[in-house]
Amino acid sequence: MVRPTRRQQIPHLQEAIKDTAWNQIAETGAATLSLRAIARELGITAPAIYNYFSDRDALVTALIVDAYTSLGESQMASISEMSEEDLKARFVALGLAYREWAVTYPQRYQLIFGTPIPNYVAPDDITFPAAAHAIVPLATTLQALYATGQLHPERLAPMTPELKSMLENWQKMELGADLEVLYLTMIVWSRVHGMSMLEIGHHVPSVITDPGEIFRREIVSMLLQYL
Amino acid sequence: MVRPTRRQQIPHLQEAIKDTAWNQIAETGAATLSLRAIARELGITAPAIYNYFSDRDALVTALIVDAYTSLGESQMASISEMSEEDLKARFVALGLAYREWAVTYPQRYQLIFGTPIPNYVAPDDITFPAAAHAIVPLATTLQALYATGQLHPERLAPMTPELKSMLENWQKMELGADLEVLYLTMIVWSRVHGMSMLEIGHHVPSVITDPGEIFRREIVSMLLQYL
DNA sequence: TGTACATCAGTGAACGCGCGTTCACTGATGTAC
DNA sequence: TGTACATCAGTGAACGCGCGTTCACTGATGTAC
Repeated sequence: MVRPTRRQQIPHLQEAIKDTAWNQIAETGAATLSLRAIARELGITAPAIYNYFSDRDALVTALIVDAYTSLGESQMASISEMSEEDLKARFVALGLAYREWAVTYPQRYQLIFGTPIPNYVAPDDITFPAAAHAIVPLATTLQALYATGQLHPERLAPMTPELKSMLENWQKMELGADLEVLYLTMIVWSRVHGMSMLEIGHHVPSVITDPGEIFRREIVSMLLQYL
Repeated sequence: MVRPTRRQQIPHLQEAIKDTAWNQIAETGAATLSLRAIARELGITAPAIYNYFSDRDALVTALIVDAYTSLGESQMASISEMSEEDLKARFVALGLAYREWAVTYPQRYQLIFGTPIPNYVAPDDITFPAAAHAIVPLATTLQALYATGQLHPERLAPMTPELKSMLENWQKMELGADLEVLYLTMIVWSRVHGMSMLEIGHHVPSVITDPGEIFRREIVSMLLQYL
């Protein structure tokens, strides 16, 4: 017989724990994330957290999954109200939304793509699907561009046999994707990632007061080059 | 009167401390770097370290400077024996050497460009010159390409007034550099950084057994696009 | 309506641990005469 | 060559701290009759 959940002094404590965790990550980084500090801030005792997460690592994993999901949702949202025809506009929107998310939630971006947390190993079987989810909108848009003849991969240098064979292996997992599309997904992602990462890591010279300006040109430059 | 340094049970203890620190960073990441653990591994007591570094932060700063210096030196070394005429070859060599260094010393790369260490603030006045040093070889090569008419910035979309004004501010600090060169330095760096970062963070799909293959094409693609 | 009982979210004490940093010290080494 | 002395790299004990996790518990809540 299933019994309902009972008395909770703080409603939605599970969510409150995660929110507090994000606050702490924003302040001093994920490496110092501490159950005791979270409990302190929530006005509960540390062992209470164990009713919601089996241990510290479980909490971290939940945060990582949430972060990937949030990024994926922001990607979807950025194109959800756009015409399905105007694929180039979708491409641009996805790029801008990606940076926007990274800049808005630098701690989440760092948690996902930054230096791994000491003594924490992300369980790939949970983490991987979530990560894939975040990149899918870009990949599908590129695939659609390819299908409608708007992609010009012939402008790429010819693929070496090694590259081709690696991409073919990848293709077996992503059925229906073309080699050129897989390749470009990787390239576009890495460029978008590179600029975003430099920006949130404060490695862009401070005279560049609006790195978004450079980012937007980089997106346009990809349009010019391949689309 | 200057007295010579005296008895040291371990010769070059300062270097030994840094080496041990790097080993520990390689194992569990910079966030858990511990003076006591370093001392333990060296067979000395923790307070002995204070004879060489004023505190933990000073050690971290030294490591960061060393890392930038090492990256800068590897950049210089990659072109030191090349003809000064063949600037395109230099450009390619710099790109390849950059990734090579990042892949060889992922911990150092993460220390410099990854998530900041909790409770540590890098002193910009020490860190900044070291960082600049690492990028200078690329910037000078691009400037030389520009000076010899081998750069084609006209292929870029026209600059917005905002971008132009930011780059002009930057130009005041880097005397003799052209706007287009500053811009391209930033772009090239971010692309090279993006791919390297994804690779050492294990975010490239594992079917891509040799990410270097993609990296090399990305370098060539820049040659095709701008040179 | 009232009472006995089961549930289980949160408590508080305790565990063993490692950390950075301080401080007075020791004892091997080199120097001065 | 021998002795008294200054140096100072490294020691060992101690400080106060915060951490994750365990465990037996308590007491408010809901359920069964």
